[in-house]
Amino acid sequence: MFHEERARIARIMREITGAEEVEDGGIHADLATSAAFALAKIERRSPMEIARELGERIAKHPDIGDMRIEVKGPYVNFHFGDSYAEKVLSRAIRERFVEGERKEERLVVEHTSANPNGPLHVGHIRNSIIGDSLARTFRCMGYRAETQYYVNDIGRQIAIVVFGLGKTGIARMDGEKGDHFIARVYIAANRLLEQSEETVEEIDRLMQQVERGDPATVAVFRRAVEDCLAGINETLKALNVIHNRFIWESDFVRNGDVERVIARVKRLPQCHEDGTLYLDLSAEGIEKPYVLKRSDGTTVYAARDLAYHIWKGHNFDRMIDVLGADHKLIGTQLIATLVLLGEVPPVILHFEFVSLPEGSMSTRAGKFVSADDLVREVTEKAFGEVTKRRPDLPEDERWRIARSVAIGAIRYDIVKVSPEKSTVFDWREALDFERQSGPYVQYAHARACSILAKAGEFTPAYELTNEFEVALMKQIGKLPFVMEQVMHELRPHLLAAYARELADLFNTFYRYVPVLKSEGPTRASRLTLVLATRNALREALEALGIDALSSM
RNA sequence: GGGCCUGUGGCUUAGCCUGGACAUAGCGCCGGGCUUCUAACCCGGAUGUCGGGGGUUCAAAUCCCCCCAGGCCCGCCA
Repeated sequence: MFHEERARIARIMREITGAEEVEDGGIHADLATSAAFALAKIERRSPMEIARELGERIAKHPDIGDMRIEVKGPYVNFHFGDSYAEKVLSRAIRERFVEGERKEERLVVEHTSANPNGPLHVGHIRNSIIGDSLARTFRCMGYRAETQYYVNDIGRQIAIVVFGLGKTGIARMDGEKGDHFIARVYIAANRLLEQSEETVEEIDRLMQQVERGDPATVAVFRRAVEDCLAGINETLKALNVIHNRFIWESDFVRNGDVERVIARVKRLPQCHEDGTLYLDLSAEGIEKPYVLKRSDGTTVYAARDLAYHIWKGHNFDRMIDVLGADHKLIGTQLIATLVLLGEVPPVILHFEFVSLPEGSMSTRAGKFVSADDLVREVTEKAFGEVTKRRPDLPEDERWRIARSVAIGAIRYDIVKVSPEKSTVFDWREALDFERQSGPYVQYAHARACSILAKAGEFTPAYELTNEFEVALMKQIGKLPFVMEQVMHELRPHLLAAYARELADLFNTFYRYVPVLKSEGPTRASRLTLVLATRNALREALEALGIDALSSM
C-alpha cells in the first residue's frame, strides 16, 4: 500500500538525514525527496552532488527492498518495485479492502442539527453530506463512529412555530410533509411578529413556560418538533444520511445538566451576573461576552450546548462537530469555556455558506431550495437518462437506479468542493451526470461489475503488462492513504477527487485493455485488477454515501 | 469599524496548513472515436498576469506584510 511505502521511505530518510522529507513524486516518480536542497545549504555543497550521494546511501539501505532509486538533478526519486502490484492487489481483492483491525476509540460526529422549523434546504445538506461522509470514512477504517443530530426543541424559533400554530390558523394539507407544513407556519408567524410587539412578549412567555416544564406547553412544542423532524428524517434517509441518535436539547434542561453546568460556570472568575449571566472570555482572545442566561432567567442555546458537549465528552473519546461558518464565534466560545471547565472540547469542522444566485437563503423569509425539491428534480432527470439507456429494464428497476444515480449526483456535487469555499447553488451543475460527477464514478463501478459477472471463476494473478494496468493499480494502492488523510484533515472532498481519478484510470484501462478476450495469466491478472478496482470504487463510494450500483 | 473565510483559463474547481521538477480536473469551445467487456465512455487541440503590489528564500499558487473584491460573523437568535 502507498501509505506503507511512504512511511518506510520516511523512516529511511529520518535515519539518513534526520528529517522525514518525502513528497509525492508527481509525474516523475511514485515518491520523491528534495532533501538535497536543505542539506546543500548546511553542507555548503551543490544539491546535485548531495542528491547523488544520498541516492547511493538510500539504495544501500537494507529496508529499501526492490524499490528503484533514481537521482535526477537535485531530486531523489523512488519507483515502487515489481512486488508492489501483488502487495496492493492481493490486499484489495479481499472482501473488505481498507478496513484494518477494529479501533476501540469511540467517536461522535454531530452534524446537520438544523432547527426543526422547516425542511432541510440545499445549505443544510452540505452539513449533512460532509458530516455523513466523514463518519462513513471513519467507519470504513474500522472506527466506532456514532452520528448525532442535536435537536433544538426549546429555542425561540420553535416558540415562534408554536405561536404560529395557535394564531395563524394554518392547517396541514393532505399529504403534506410535516417539515414543509411547519415551514409555512413559521413563515406566517414571522410575518405576524413583524407587526406587533405584543406577539414578541407572547413568545417570551411560551419560552418561559416550556423551560419551566409546563406540561401543556411542553406537549405542543414536542408535537411540532416531532412533525417537523419526521419530515427532515425522511429527507435525510433519501439522501443516504444516517443519524444513529437524535439528541433533544430539552433533555439537558429536564435532567438538571444545564443547571449543573451553570453552577460550575458561576464559580469561574470569568463569570458575571448583571441582568444576564455571561462569561467574559477576553483573556482567551474572545471579545464578545458569552451569554448563557437571559435576564428573565431562561437559558439560551449556548448553555444547553455546553451541557450537551460535557455529556458527549464523558461518553465518547473524540467529538467532531460539523457546523456552518456562521457558528465560528460561538464555536470558539464553546471550546474556550469547556477548556476553562476542565472538559474536553470538540473539534469543529466549519463549512462556508451555500447561497442562491439571487442571494442568501432564509427559512424565515421562505427563500430557499428545499432538499426534497432537489432530490425530486434530479431523480426525474436521472429516470429520463436511465430510460434512454436501458429501455429494456422494467420501470421499477429504472426508478431504483434513478434514485441511486440522483443521490450520487447530489452528494458528489456537494462533497467535492472543499468546505472552506462558499458556493452558489446551480441547477445546471446539480443536474449534470458527466465526468466530474457521482454517476461517472458509479458508472465505472457498474462497468467493473459487468466484466466480473461475465468472467466466471478465476485464480488471482499479479502480472501487469502495460502502463494502463500499472497506473490503475497504483491508484488503488492509495485508497487507505487518502482515507487516512480525510480522517486527519477532516476533508472528505479529497475522497471525492480520489474516486474520480480512480474512475478516470479505470475508464482508460477499459478502453484500451481487453479483459474477457485476453487469455491465460494475462486474463487472470486483468480480472484481478478489475476486482480490485471494483472493491476500491465500492469502498470509496460507500464512504461517500453513494450507492455502488452493479448495473445502470 | 473589527474578526474569520475565499479570490487559480469564459464558467466551476484541485493543489495552499507540511514551499521544490512542465499548476489539477470538469463544463463550454474546436477536431476525432460505438462490427471490441454498458459511449453516463475514450482520445487529441486551443485557452492561465495562480486578485494586485511588496517581502522572505537557492526556490513562492503555497510563507509574511499592505491593498482590492466577495461571503460569513460581531443578538438576552441558533
